[in-house]
Amino acid sequence: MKTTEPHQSEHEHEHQSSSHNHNDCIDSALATAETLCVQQGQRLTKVRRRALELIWESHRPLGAYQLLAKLAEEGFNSAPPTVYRALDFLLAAGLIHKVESMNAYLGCAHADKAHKGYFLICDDCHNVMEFDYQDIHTALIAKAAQQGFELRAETIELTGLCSKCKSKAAGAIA
Amino acid sequence: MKTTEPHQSEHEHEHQSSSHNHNDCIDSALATAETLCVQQGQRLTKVRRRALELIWESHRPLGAYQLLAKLAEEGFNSAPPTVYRALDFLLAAGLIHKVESMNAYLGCAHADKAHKGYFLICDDCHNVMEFDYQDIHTALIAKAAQQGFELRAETIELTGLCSKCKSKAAGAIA
DNA sequence: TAGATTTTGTTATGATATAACAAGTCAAAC
DNA sequence: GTTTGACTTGTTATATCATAACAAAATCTA
Ligand SMILES: [Zn+2]
Ligand SMILES: [Zn+2]
Ligand SMILES: [Zn+2]
Ligand SMILES: [Zn+2]
Repeated sequence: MKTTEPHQSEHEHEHQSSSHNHNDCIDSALATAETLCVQQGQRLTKVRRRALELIWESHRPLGAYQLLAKLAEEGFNSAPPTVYRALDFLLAAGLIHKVESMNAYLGCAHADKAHKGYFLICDDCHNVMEFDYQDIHTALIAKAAQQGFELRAETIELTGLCSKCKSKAAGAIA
Repeated sequence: MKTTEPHQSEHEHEHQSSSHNHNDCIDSALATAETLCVQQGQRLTKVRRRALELIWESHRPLGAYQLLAKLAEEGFNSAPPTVYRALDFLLAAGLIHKVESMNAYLGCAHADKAHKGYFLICDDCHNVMEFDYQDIHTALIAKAAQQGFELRAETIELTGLCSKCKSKAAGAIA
């Protein structure tokens, strides 16, 4: 299997990795968001911008009500529509993804490139890694087409044990 | 792309197809369920059995509360734990799948064969087709392993337009 | 600035899922 | 055939996730 997908190596890390400055991720994501919104004539309002930041500041996918609580702490309105509107906006703009199997939301590091969100989710530490995999995408389109099915969206969420948690588990046994 | 997967052609149809007697599906699924439960020393109690039947009788994935309402009509207890316990049992036994992106439950026609549930979901008619695809499964395991990730479960839910709805749409335009 | 459009505030409700503990059922062991 | 223990179900309450509907405010356009 080749692994020459476009932005695969760019963000295939765990957010908690000690070897990366997560602030850089956030800054970069926010800058991209600003640019994209301007390009598309969309308004990245205060609450939308802050929601995006808060999602990025979390090292794990963030639930809507977790995000709402954080926004409320900062003086934003604390009713559910506030957060769901912000999430809807960010999802539509491709700035975040929803992880269906967790009912949680995750910043996308490649918002400027059209792509599907594929995820590796650790059952143990709940870290989520987004990966891109053009071969799978192509194969799925072809497979669907075989059934006369025209593919529009893909929910690909893989769960299991990440390498760190696997090591930890092995250590515990030994 | 080869399509020589084990049970792919066995149930890759829409439930509403006029060319198949859905009662046969239900009877077969229930018989398999009985057998599997006996083999595994599990008890397919009245409510569990009836829940499974009701899920199969629906031509689309059934929500937990829809199922609960049907069970209540038949004199079963009408509190949520009743239905969620039945669903948990059927999921654990591999007799049904949950479609995460719909929060709904679907009978599995291949409960006797270990497999992952991959789904094609029509945005228009909401029919769901389960498919199996060994090539994808193998590729995903390998891809995860590259990241040191040990794969345990896969949520693969593809949405789009089924062939029938595509035809309908084309007809409407012409 | 007037009018249109978009965004936000607010209240209420709908939809999905689980916690906790009591009571009932069943089958093996005695 | 009763006891015992495991499993299953009943019951009440609550947690969690998401949207409807309409009013008010902010922003944009002309
Ligand atoms: Zn992404
Ligand atoms: Zn982990
Ligand atoms: Zn299945
Ligand atoms: Zn359809």
